[in-house]
Amino acid sequence: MNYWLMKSEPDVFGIDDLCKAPGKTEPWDGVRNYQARNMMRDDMKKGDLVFFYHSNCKEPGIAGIMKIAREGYPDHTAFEPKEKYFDPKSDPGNPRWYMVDVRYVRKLKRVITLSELKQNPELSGLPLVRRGNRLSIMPINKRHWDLILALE
DNA sequence: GCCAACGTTGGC
DNA sequence: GCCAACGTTGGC
Repeated sequence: MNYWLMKSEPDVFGIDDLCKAPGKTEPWDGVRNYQARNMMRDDMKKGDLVFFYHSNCKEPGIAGIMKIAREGYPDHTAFEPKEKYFDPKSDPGNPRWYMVDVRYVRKLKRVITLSELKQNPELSGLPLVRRGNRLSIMPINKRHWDLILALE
């Protein structure tokens, strides 16, 4: 079992949107970064738990928990010229981009804010709080996962 | 809205 | 392969 964190802008797609989705499950599409792609394609396993992080909003932080419902498969939105994340260089015969399906587990009782996470010295190794980090998907080790949940 | 950090692109 | 220009991310 692995643990992860995935970022999304709540104005675009937040934890409440996932909860309202049919089957409370949605494809995590539109990721166009190779490191993040590799994790979705190769490393995420069905049942892995994921923090849902709200970014680029008034109060950035961890808002809920979801789990991997389907392992990596080609992100077909890359093939559709009308799609926002269309990539003409992704060939259906050899897809460049991958996505996973995520399923809602629960909201946290409150949002655990980025500033809280930054203030906690035990979390200083967390990629999320490191300066200049821009990865939208990152692994979380079990120790950090438990520490963060204990803040709830 | 600003800007630092970082990834990507493309000329050479 | 180098590197400047440009685009994006995302906190503040």
